Amino acid sequence: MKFGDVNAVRVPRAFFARDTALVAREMIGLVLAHETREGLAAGVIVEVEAYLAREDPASHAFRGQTARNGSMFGPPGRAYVYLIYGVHDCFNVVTRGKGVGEAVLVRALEPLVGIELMRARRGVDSVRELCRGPGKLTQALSIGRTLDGADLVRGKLGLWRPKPASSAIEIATSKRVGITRAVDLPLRFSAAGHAFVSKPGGATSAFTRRSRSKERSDSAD
DNA sequence: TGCCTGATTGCCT
DNA sequence: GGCAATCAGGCAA
Repeated sequence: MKFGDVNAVRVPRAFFARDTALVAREMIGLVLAHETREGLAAGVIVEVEAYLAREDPASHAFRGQTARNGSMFGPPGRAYVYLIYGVHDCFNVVTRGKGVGEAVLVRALEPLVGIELMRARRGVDSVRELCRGPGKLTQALSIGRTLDGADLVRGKLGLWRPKPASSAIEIATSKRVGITRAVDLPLRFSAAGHAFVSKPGGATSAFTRRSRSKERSDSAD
């Protein structure tokens, strides 16, 4: 497989069947690609977050398996796509093993191939804004809930490893974004200082929703 | 059965 | 920088 000038090999299932935080970290620099009738759209992963099972209250798997999160408990190397805030789709990669319930959320990409297609889907011009955010990249790559449970090791949607590997990416570890529970766990990984990362640093931005401002007063920087 | 929350985004001021 | 949009799962009554 070639993405522009970049040669790449498909990531095997064994890659995903490991510790979730480790998989998340090593996903930085891989290529996420989706081929549709409209054409190929692909980008380099620059930001992810790991979601664990029982010990992680912020994870959808925390309360056990349900109809919605079923694919999160499926075999590793599958997609888990869900609707957030009734508006946006988020794309996750299932890790560990069948029945465990852990996954990695892809939060941002650097567009690589199919940029005009992404522009048309997103309705914005700026390359930087095409895939900078979990809801944005699913729109840019046309990843919807119909792809929930899709096998990423074979099929039109999947992950590829550039060869040779992208020269030494420095990986920053920080707190996860946009959650209200287990906010201190260092499970967010990003390409350090990368312009396409969705939120800077590690500080969780203050959330502002309805009557939920209880005891929040700790705004970093 | 009905209400509340949430791994977000983009518009408005 | 603040806040509305909008849908489905989870939980209380």
